Amino acid sequence: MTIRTRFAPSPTGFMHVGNLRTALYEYLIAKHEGGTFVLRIEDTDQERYVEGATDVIYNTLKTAGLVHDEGPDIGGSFGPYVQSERLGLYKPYAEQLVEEGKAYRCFCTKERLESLRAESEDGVTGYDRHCRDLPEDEIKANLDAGIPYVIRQKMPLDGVTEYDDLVYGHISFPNKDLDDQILIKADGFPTYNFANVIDDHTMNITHVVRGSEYLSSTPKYNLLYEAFGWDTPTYIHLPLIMGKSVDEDGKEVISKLSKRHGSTGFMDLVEEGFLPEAIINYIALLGWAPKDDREIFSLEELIERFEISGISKSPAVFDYDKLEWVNAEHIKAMTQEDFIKNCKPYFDQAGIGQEHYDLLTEILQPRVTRFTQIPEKLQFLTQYEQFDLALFEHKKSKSTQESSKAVLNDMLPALEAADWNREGLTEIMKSYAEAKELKNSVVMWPVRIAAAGVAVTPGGAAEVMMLLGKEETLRRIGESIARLNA
RNA sequence: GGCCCGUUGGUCAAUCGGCUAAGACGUCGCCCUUUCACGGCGGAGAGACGAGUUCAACUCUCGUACGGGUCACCA
Repeated sequence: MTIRTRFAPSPTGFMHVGNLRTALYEYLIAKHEGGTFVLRIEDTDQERYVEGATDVIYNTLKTAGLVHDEGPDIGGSFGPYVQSERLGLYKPYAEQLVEEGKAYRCFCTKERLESLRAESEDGVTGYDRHCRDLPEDEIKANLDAGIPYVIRQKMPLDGVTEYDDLVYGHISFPNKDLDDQILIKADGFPTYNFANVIDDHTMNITHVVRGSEYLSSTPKYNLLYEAFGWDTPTYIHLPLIMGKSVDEDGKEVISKLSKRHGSTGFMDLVEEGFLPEAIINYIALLGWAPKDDREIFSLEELIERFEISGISKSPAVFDYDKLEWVNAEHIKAMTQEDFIKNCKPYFDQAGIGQEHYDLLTEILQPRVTRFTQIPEKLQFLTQYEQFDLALFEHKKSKSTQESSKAVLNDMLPALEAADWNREGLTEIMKSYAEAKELKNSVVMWPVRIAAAGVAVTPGGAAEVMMLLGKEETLRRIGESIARLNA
């Protein structure tokens, strides 16, 4: 039997990394076994509908590279894949259970349910099963009177319901704690749980993969499968992803990942310069570990390596520092072609020509952790302010304003006469240092500072000068000499 | 509150009864060096607590504590 998993998001207009990771694992579990990954949109909540929200789902999956085999946009043999388009499907199943005495119509008003709850000591005690055994004639009278009703399932009053989860192991629940769950709401729509079971079954889903918040409602699902006489799917519950934040007292707290933990939306992270494949790589590691200690993977490699036995039970904290490192590793592993492709918009913006691409790749690739940092790193090319002359002082390089003045005075004519290439420029500085018996850095530091005007640059003096070009470099050095002399 | 689940360094994690408890991120130090990075080397840093089972327990069992989840005509 081939594995079929499904990602069943509700269109809320936002896809945070927790949802994405669920989708990822569903995808990986299916693909590792050559199975099928299905996308189903769960939009039975008319009140929460958000315009354009399904596009967010499509875009996220597409950007992340999680390609579904069946779904609303591409079809498949188990469609439709949008719950609002399958509405007619659910009620007959519920009616069937009513016929068989496994479910019943409940005419209780919301008000009654609320007062029930208010009267209970803990405020959370559920339904009292008031309508569970209504006499036939009363039911008929209520129906004739047009009193709205919901359909509830008759849960067993005693015994236990148990199941085996591939991650959490054997789990058992006392049935008496289970409410007579609502299958069909008063508006005729199915509840999420009910639609979920019907859809998973009719779509032949073999492995139900979802967050651990469903661990305790799974018995209810199983009781439904049982009522219909269907086989239950294999369950794989996933640990939650948590976030770190600071509370009003300045204390660090860890709680379920949400917006207050910064950018947790996949698209937000992409906008901040994180590569989709790096995000995928990182979140794959939140709750799963490979057998060896390798950490950098492409999606294809994840498919190959992913194993359910590697999924952990305890929640994981989302760590931006590690994401950043993973991102940097992906950048470093890029071919020059890919690297340049990602840099191109920023290079164009700074007016940098192709002749510099090789050099820029060399100096930028090892030090960029997100592409969005490039403008800042290249800012010195287009901006040259009246920087603080104290920049010429650098203890480790043994550079002072005095030494800088002397070096620049000598370097200016030498550079004027130079062929403008990297090796040549480096050679000029080095041989000058040697002749004067100075450390290389005593010469290169002031040249770099004078040329760039900032303390930190990608690349050293020669590289900075190459990027700047002869004319601009000499102009800047001249200006610096004038300022040092003043 | 009831029920369910979890708990190895700051974070992610390995360990399936033999532990002198891996590795990674972060952090600190040193080296390399043309600044900053990259890279190399090294340091600090962990089994929530208490009982029990066992020759042996991070690993199994039970309690306690703490954390999380769940108890909707939400999904």
